[in-house]
Amino acid sequence: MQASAGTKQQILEAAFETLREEGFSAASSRAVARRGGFNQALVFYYFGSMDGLLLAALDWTNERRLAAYREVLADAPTVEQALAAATRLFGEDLESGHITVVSQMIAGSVSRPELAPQMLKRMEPWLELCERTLERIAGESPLTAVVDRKELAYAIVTFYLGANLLTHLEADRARVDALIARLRELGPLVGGLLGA
Amino acid sequence: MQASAGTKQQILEAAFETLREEGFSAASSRAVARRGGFNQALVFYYFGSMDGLLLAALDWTNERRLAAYREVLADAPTVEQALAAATRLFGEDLESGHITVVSQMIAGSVSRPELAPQMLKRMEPWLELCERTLERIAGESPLTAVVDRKELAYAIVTFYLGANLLTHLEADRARVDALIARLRELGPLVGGLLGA
Amino acid sequence: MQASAGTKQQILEAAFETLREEGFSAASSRAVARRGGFNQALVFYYFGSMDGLLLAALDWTNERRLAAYREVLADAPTVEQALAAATRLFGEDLESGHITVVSQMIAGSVSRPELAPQMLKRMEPWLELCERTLERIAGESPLTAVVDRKELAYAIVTFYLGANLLTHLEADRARVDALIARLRELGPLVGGLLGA
Amino acid sequence: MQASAGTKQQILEAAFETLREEGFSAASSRAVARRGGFNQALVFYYFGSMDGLLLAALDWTNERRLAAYREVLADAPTVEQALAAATRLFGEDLESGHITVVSQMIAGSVSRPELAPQMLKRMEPWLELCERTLERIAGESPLTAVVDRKELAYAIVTFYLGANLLTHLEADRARVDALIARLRELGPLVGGLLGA
DNA sequence: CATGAATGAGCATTCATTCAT
DNA sequence: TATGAATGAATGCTCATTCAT
Repeated sequence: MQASAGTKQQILEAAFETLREEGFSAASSRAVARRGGFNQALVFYYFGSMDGLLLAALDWTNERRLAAYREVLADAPTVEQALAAATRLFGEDLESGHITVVSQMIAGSVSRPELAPQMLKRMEPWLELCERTLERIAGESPLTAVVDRKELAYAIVTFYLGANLLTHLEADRARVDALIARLRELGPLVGGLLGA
Repeated sequence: MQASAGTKQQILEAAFETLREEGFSAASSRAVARRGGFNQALVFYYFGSMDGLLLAALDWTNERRLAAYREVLADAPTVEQALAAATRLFGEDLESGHITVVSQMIAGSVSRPELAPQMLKRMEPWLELCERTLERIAGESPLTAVVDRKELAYAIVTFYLGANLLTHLEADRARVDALIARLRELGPLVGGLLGA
Repeated sequence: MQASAGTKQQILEAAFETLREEGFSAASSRAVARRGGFNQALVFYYFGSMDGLLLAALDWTNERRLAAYREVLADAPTVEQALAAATRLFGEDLESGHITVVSQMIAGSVSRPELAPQMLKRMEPWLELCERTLERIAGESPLTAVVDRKELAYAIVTFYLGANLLTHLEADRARVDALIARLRELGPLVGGLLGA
Repeated sequence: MQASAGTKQQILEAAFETLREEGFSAASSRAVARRGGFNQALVFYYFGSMDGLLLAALDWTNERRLAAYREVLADAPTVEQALAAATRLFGEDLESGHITVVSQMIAGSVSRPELAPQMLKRMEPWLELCERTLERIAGESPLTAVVDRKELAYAIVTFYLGANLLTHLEADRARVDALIARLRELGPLVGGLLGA
């Protein structure tokens, strides 16, 4: 069981790296096995199918990141602090390739429609976290007065995914980084819109 | 000559539809030919390679949409009107599948890195249009006082792409549509931020 | 007719160059047309088939070279002089690619058996020239006393083809050139064997 | 393990036979698989590429023949005996198709230049064997007095390849066989040239 | 627990060739 | 005389997956 756990984990990480560096449509069982240095058939032994593996790899990174955001946002009492914390984590997501993997899976689920509901399911906790955080730190504010919190949460996630999609296009990440930096600087302004 | 134009156009449209409905990683020459009902070798006869075809299909939709946005935004004197026009066009983009094709190509360029610079090149006119429009209708405003217009343009395109990525995940488009509707309603607020 | 002759000749020469530089199995109608800068269908218009073109290209070079050897050997009264003249021409054949084309066609006729009798037919005049030259300059000699002149002619052509096959393997042609130089130096020895 | 060896060997032999009977430019993975009665994908499973397979097939026959020549020539004390042994083996090479395969690969390496250095590498042991044999049985002789042994070895291999190229052109092998027979008969004469 | 062998379908691309103009 | 359009079959190679061991 622990040997198995070791191999299984190794496959998971190889799949993550393959998705990040070669993208969904090149993430074949062979490509993953090559990267991880193991037998190609193990993918099917442990995960049943390529879809199974890719979803498991997504879950692996997704759960860890969700936990990180939850922890950090729980401790942020003001909008400014939440924004600072979130942009920091977002920088980590760009760095680690987490969001590349997420967006590759979302984009890939056009080609593999069975994946779409799975992806939707995995997006819900993020929306919920977003919403609860807004509720906590922006209970009554100019913006939430006119926009439903659910919608605002959805808009935030939307933006997050768009940024993700753009990053890998650019040789340097200057523009995306600048956008994040600006977002953090804008703390007071956003704070004004969202703050009590 | 007209036969050529006809067939070439037919291939282009079949490629567009394949990208929209089956996604980048299923947009094979065979899939396109099957959809368009023509001989698979014609893809290479007319476009040289699959990359060539997919980029040509993207150009086809991209140029038409860019022209539409340009025309409409040129006529919008105020932020509210520009926002109304843009959200209407955005709804069309969702409907027609234009943005699905765009985001599939962006996502796919992780797997085919040669595509990335091509995609970047095609994104530039959008950023420029965005920027020039901001300049015109929001020459001096609270928001452009603190945020560079280039950055703001980039943020808008970012949001656009994120929305794109999300739409196809959902069986109904309710949430995305709601987001667009809300954006339009928010005209006065955004107008306040951007208006002179 | 002269316009046709021009184009036809152009195709012939493009075929020759393609055979020489890309070899039999890459000498496709497309490759020839690309090299010559003309429409691919012209190959079939003028020569009916690829086999037809390749044989015509072979004939074009073969006839010119045969004429050159005939002229030179007719003037050589002694074995030494004939050998000197022949090795000079042989050097030209290596240089021009003539023998590459010949051997590519011979080798290729394993894959296309219809070509084999055609090649055989084109080899006969060479054997005959060889034989008649031997007859003239080595009417009575130690070697022709024990070896049939037909056989000797065949051996000479055999050697010629072997040399041909080897040349393109080597980055520099040093060894083959040395072999030819040596052959010329050996004039007196060969003269002793073949001379009256 | 034994299944693998079996299948791999079967593929090797099918490749050899395809090269011999259909030639380089018809030796496709499909042609080989058809001949051997196995799945075409196995070629790539076992040999990675067509080049890999063809070189492996060449090695398979080349090594066996080299061993045979080595053994026989080691036992031949005189030029006459060496010549007799070599012409016998050469007859076998013609019979088995070994030399057809060799010359098809050499000729084919014009179209696939990556093969050329590989072929050259495989030719070296033959030159070396030739040279060492000359050294042993013709240490001091009229011919080696005027011709370098390296060159003589090269000339012999050249002749061997030329003969190879010619054989398949002819429906019957009469002329080539006669040449070999004559060579054997010439033992005394050659012995005179090469003998101590 | 893990592997190597095997398969049939699919991939992008190129082939020789035909044909209407 | 020449061309561009078109085709069906073939090319080398990779795919996800199964299975016996």
